[in-house]
Amino acid sequence: MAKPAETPEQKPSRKTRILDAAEALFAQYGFDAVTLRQITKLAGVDVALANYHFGPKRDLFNAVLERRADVLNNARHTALDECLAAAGDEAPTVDAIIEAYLGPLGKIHNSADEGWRHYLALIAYVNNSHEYGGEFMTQFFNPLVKRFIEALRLALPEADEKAIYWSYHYLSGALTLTFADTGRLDVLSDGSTSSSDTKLGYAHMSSFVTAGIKAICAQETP
Amino acid sequence: MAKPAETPEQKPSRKTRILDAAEALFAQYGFDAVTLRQITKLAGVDVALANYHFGPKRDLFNAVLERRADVLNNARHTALDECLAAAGDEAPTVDAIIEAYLGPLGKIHNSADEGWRHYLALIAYVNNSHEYGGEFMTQFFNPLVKRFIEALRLALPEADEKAIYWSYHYLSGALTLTFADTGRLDVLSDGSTSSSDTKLGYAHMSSFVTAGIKAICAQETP
DNA sequence: GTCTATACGGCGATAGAC
DNA sequence: GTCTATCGCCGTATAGAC
Repeated sequence: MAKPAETPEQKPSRKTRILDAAEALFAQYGFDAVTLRQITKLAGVDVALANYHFGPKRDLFNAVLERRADVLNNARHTALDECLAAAGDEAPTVDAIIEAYLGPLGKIHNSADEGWRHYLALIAYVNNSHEYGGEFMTQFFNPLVKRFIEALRLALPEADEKAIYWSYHYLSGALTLTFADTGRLDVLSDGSTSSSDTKLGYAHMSSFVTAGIKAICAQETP
Repeated sequence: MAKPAETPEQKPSRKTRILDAAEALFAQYGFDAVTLRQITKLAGVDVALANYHFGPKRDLFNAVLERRADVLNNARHTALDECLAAAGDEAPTVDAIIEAYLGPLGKIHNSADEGWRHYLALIAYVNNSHEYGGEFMTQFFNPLVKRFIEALRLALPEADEKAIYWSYHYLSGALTLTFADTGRLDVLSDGSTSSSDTKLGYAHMSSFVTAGIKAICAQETP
């Protein structure tokens, strides 16, 4: 029997549905709390099919992480390219660099695409975990982040080396908690401020970290 | 038979050892990845003893979280009290408020106490999780955080309400990633910057978030 | 009350038959 | 590709030792 052709208006392939289900569940509950039975049930396939396509559970998790990594990286490399090109022979400004760093993420986060939002929440999970926080983030995002740091060095030639790395750390933390989407802000503010207002969240974040970076990269080493 | 008196130079009680072991393991691997057998093995006690003292696994987790919550909260309330008292009739400065907020944490984090460092890593885990991020953080830290937000309102009477809440969000994210201690910074900087240099990390963090807060609370709503 | 040894029911990932 | 079986480990209950 012929495999059914996958046309745009049809359901995604089973393999894709497994990835989608895994992405959603891992993002919400983490790696260990989620079972293959939950994933395959949500995907509407047999339990064993996950193992058939992806091997052990850990490899499925990696496959989920890898699926969107290139798309994300390319978008952000392009933004940084344009930022540097716009600066021409001059050094780029901190403002422009931060805009290039956060812009593509804000656009994705703000989009209606549920899969991408799950993916960002998963990145938040990974970034804060001991198992993956060092390893995976390095493996997938180091080239991009190193370019970003290099751009900051151009913008702030007098800055202390460590101040730049710590700046990146604080930015990464603020960003990650935004991805995580815990709803904490809504509760804390009694509903007056919504963590799902990503537009405002990214606008403020840009200003916040830009000011923060300028502050600690301009001052004397403490 | 008399319960053995717990003198300083003796081993802690078994109950305490279970809490210590659970704290260390939960902080490193999260709730679901850790088994009661690992915990009790590390504590050097029988499996069933965890259940005897604390009931179900989830309750043990809560007991770990609760154990140090009061101490932490009291230290931070006191710091904020002193900050407000020092300001007298004037409004406190943003710098002083941030110092009061981060100071006690920096001191604890920088101390040699392993248990406290595990606890802070656990807070990082909780703060980023969907299950606990909203609920537990609210339950334990809302009064303190609300006082802190109130102090910021005094310091920045013109500030937009939402800008203050988002400021807290970015601060919380930066702080949380610092607690998490993933070693990412060390790898990224090829060893030139160490995430375990908490002294530098907190000093920079204070300047960073102070500048960030002033920036987004002074400007027009974006 | 504190603690240990053991047992139970259940569900996990995965391999092998089909 | 699919289904079923297996085996191990999980959290927890219990019975009794100290």
